[in-house]
Amino acid sequence: MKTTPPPTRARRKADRPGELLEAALDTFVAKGFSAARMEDIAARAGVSKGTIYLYYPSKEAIFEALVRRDIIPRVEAAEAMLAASGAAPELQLRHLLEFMGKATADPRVAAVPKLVLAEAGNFPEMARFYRREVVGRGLALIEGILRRGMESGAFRPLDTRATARLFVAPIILSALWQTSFAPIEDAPEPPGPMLALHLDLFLGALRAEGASR
Amino acid sequence: MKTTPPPTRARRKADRPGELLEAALDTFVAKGFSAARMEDIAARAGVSKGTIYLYYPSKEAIFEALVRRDIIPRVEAAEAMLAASGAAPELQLRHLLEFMGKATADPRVAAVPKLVLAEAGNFPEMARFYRREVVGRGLALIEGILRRGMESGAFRPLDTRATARLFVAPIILSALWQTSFAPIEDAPEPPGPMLALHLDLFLGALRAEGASR
Amino acid sequence: MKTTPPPTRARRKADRPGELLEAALDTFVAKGFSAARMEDIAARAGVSKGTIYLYYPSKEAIFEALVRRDIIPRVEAAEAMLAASGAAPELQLRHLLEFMGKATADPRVAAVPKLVLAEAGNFPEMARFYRREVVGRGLALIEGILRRGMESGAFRPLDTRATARLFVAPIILSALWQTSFAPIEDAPEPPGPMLALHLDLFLGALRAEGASR
Amino acid sequence: MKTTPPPTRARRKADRPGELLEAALDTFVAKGFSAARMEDIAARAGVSKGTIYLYYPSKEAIFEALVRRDIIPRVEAAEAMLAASGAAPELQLRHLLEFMGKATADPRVAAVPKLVLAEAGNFPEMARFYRREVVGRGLALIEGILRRGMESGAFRPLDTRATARLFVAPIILSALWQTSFAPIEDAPEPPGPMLALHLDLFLGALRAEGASR
DNA sequence: CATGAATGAGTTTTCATTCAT
DNA sequence: TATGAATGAAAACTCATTCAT
Repeated sequence: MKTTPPPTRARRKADRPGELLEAALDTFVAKGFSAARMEDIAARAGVSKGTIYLYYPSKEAIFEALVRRDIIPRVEAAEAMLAASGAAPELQLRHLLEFMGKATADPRVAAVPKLVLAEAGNFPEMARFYRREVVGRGLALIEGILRRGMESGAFRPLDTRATARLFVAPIILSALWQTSFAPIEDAPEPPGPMLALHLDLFLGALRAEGASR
Repeated sequence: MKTTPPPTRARRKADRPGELLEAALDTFVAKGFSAARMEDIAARAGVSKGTIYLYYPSKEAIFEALVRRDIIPRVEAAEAMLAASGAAPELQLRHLLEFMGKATADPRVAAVPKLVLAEAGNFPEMARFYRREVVGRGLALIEGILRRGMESGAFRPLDTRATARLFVAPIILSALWQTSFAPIEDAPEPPGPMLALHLDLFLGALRAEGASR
Repeated sequence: MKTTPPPTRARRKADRPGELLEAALDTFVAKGFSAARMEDIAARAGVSKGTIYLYYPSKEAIFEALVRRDIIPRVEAAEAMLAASGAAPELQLRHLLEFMGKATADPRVAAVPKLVLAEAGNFPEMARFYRREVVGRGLALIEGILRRGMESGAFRPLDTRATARLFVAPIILSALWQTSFAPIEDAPEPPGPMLALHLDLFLGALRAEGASR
Repeated sequence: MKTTPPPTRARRKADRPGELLEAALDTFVAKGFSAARMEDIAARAGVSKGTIYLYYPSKEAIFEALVRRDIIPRVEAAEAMLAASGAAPELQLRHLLEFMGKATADPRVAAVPKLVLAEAGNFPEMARFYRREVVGRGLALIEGILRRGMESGAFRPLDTRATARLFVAPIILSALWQTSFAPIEDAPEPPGPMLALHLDLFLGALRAEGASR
């Protein structure tokens, strides 16, 4: 049954960064960024405070590494998925929403935007990084789909920037809700139905008048 | 020109709580909740640190008082406005969005949801209070309009809870964006166009098939 | 008997900076600059750590204040003394050495150059400040006397810069010795005789050949 | 060109202690004792942190070994040089100053007194060791020369202890200056001219009245 | 009522030293 | 021998809160 090799020194070293990131994410989720103490993170990872600094030079660096490991690859996956797909724009939006919905269903992913929004004021560098690498690329992706849809006549001609933001709004809000209110809620609502409804209404509203379904 | 009476001691005293709230809000907007120092708030209010504690027992209490003074009355105003109005549900939604859009255009109002979000983990009591008194009542209001619209046949029959959330999502997101990303943005986008577009798309999607405008 | 008024709040506040400087100097003398903990200084002054920061923003600032309070006025006093004096250059050197000898007899003054020399590498700003405000002005003073003596024919013509440094070397060394070795010495030597001898030898060597005593 | 044999494991091993001392000295010169990190020393020596502890039990031990290797032999060399020399005392002082001047021209030697000074408070054992083995022996050497000169009638009869200290003062000061102020100086002054002048003035002052040059 | 000096717990970060490999 | 990952004791500095005046 014991499939994991004994944690030799070398093995642990290789795993440390990942373990620390896990611990940090859990701690950030539980307490928020500022309130998460390096000591908490260390304790959760089962190491001492000093050890963290062997791998990451600061708390902000941990957060950035977290975004790089957990969020950006998802953005890239979405980019790749859509680049490879010859699907119709409408279908692409469906896929994208499904993809984002699944991703944000993981509380550890959903927590990230909250952390950024909450701490943007205190850590502008962090905000800038996220704005550029995640928000920027995500919005560009959606605007691309919208533009193609409009050019092909499938979608009504609209302001792509505003429309792209409208597309993501419920997804983001659902993520924020999940990490902020759900924990204090008596009967937290699953985000699925809302997102499904969003897709229906949004696509319906987007479709060009004469276009067939 | 000088219409405000000279701030005599007596006058000032009467307004102290309000002045402190003003100062606190400005400070929270500028720095966020945790990073706002009591001394900053005191300085902005033109009093000493100790004075704050004569009126509010803690930083959290200030925040709660702020929500009570600045946000809840707006919710109540919206409730009253809609209760008194015999307008059609669609028009009511228009009014409501216009009302919320205007409110959140003020950075001092828009900052509040961000503050709640940011500190929900650290101050669950604060989050619970906001969830109940602002979010809960706000959503109830919208669900009421939706329900009436559906009952009258003006709107398609839909899950009112989910639909209400979809209605507010872009408004909330716009408020958060404004306080988190706009300050670091080169050319921050005004929220107006997005909200106008939202209304169009959303109402279009909501309208029952055969219903006339 | 009780001549000092009761230490009212106001009185203490006025005295705090000075008290802190006293405590800091004692601590620096005992442990050196880097090894002196803010907490040590606070404890010696009978206040808490935080209180120090109400008066000085950093450890370096304390040191600078110390130099400004205890050293620079002495430099200025020496400058004034010599500017006012119409004495012959030789006598002026005598006075100056006597003045510096007396000053460095106080271990709390003698400690300062040691602190600067010792920590110059770690705190270059501190070194620069001392170099400019104390060493620079001091050397300029001596060079001035030497120059006048040479111009009047009382002193042999020599490189004033080098000569000025030779004049201070034993004084400085005596100060350093006092704070570094004297504490570990069995029978520390008083600096007086060496300085007296220095004056004799130095002035003798300086005097122009034909000049009368 | 490559005259040093390739650093085979065996060869390197034999030299480890010496290599470590080199690295430590360079690091102490660059950063001072406290600020020198064991890791810096290790890196400069091309070994790992742990290795240092195989040869020296602590940072202080390294410093002591350094003094033993680099300073004490110089003291001994001076002792031997003068013991073997039948030169006149005046010439011996010339030789000694030249010797010390050359030694302290090397920043790696000049740094040592500063290090001792800086850390005398924190490491009294170190100070005691240096006081005894370097300062004590050095002063004894000079006093010996002076005594012989006075006995032979070449020098005026003076307090040998004080005179010996006066002899070294400019040399020590020049060493300290070099490591403390020269790095922050715009145009650092070379110590040569001052030391040459010192010799002239000092010997001139020392010479007995009637003694021929 | 108002002040603001004082407090001291709390947080990040550094680094000499240890020890399993 | 040699390594370098891990430790944990410091230490500077911050700030909500208290309380003597």
